[in-house]
Amino acid sequence: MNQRQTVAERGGADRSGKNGDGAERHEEIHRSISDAIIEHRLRPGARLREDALADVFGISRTGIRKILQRLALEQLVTLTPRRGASVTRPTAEEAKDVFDARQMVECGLMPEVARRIGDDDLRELRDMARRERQALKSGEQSTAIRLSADFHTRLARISGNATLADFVERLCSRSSLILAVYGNPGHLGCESHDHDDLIGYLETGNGERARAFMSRHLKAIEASLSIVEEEAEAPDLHRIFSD
Amino acid sequence: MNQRQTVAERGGADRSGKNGDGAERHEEIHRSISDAIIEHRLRPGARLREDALADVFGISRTGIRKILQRLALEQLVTLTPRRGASVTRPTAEEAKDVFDARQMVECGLMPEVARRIGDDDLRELRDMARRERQALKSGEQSTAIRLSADFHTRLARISGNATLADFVERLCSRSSLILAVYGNPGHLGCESHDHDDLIGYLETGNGERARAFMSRHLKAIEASLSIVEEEAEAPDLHRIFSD
DNA sequence: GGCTGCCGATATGTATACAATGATCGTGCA
DNA sequence: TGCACGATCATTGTATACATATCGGCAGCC
Repeated sequence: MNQRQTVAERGGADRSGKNGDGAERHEEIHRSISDAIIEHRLRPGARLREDALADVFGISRTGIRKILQRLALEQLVTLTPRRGASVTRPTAEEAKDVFDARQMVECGLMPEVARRIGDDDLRELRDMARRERQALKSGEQSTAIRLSADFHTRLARISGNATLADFVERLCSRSSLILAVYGNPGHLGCESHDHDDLIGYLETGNGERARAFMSRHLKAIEASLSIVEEEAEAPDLHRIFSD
Repeated sequence: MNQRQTVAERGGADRSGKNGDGAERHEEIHRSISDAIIEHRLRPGARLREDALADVFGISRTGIRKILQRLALEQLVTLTPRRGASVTRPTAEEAKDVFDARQMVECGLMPEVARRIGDDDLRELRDMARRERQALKSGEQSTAIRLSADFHTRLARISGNATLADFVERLCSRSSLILAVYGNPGHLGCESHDHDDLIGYLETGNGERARAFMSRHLKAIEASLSIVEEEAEAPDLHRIFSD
């Protein structure tokens, strides 16, 4: 009894077959929006109207609201009462918190990752690093950014601790937002060869080296940002015109 | 308990008067349910029917669903498609992950906490520890459990890193669930004087001592559990009757 | 007598309708 | 001409109605 004839795939996008199971469809939409944010196709501050999204994805506002709420808990979108949803614009303080958290968790995970990493993992990580380099070379910044976040997340998952891996995943998503706001154009977060070097340390089982390298790696990303609190919200006119 | 039947009978007239802002009301309900779970008044596995909750809190199912979803993302309740919501029953693996995560984050936070702690914080922490001891002595287990989780959360928040503090808060909530499933009755997680000792180390600014003590403290809690995977969900009949 | 399959009851999933609120634009007055 | 006030509009918040899947019981059949 697998007939599911009542799912109307309106909106012209029949993606990945006809498996339009509600939950999976929602998952898919969540991922679509999430990816768009992480890849900077939706910039911080962009408004996300429920009607428009409902129209685009061919479901009703009810489902969209559910997804927006989830994105809000993941801190990718900000829900302002009566004003709707918009892509979160991280503050300088949040940026610092996120990178401090990454220092603690990602570095702390490295020894365990080095212990548990297997050949399959190494192969996959190398492939991801390769695709990232390739994307960078061909100027596909969006793809490179997402692959970089995917790389860090995948790494954390090798540790076997799902709770910490989920946390790292969210931190990486938020980092992507931070890059969008405070990053310098043309200078992407991760150096192109860093990830390859990291894989090398992990392959030889040198957890402490990997930890130290990850620490430098993250510090380098953070240092590449120009974090200046832009007071776009309420510009201090007095200060600006005080001369 | 109350005669809360159909508050919105006459439209918005009564709402403008009592300042019953929807968002705050939702927050309140979320907290009510959350507390009930953390305090073990709702045991793992308990079903949470939408209709019943809607009836109890006097709002419609729409609002309840929103809250249940949030609780699900916080991993306090489990949402099974078509089966509804129930209080999460953590697996042994999840329990291990949660305590490993707490080791990494809470211990890692101690030096910074020791650096930033102030007199107000110390006063408040002492008060919390005192109330916890008192609750334990008078047999109010529910209160003691919640106060213990509050203590750890409050501690993390002193670090100034909101992201990590939120994470710790969620880990503590989940720990409370873990205690409900794997804890031994009569032997609560935290020793009654541990928290006071910890405050002592923090007061003298000895971050490393505090970190080491926190590590022992968490290990002690974890050791007090009897983590045996009970396969009540889907007993493996083949394995059981294989002889 | 036990197992299987159907059927009603119950609860959830989804969409839509309506209400309320904040934003925008136009008009009137100083 | 500029500002303030008011009406309209756009958008979200909430509730309810309808569709659909699951669970428990009962009867019929092997």
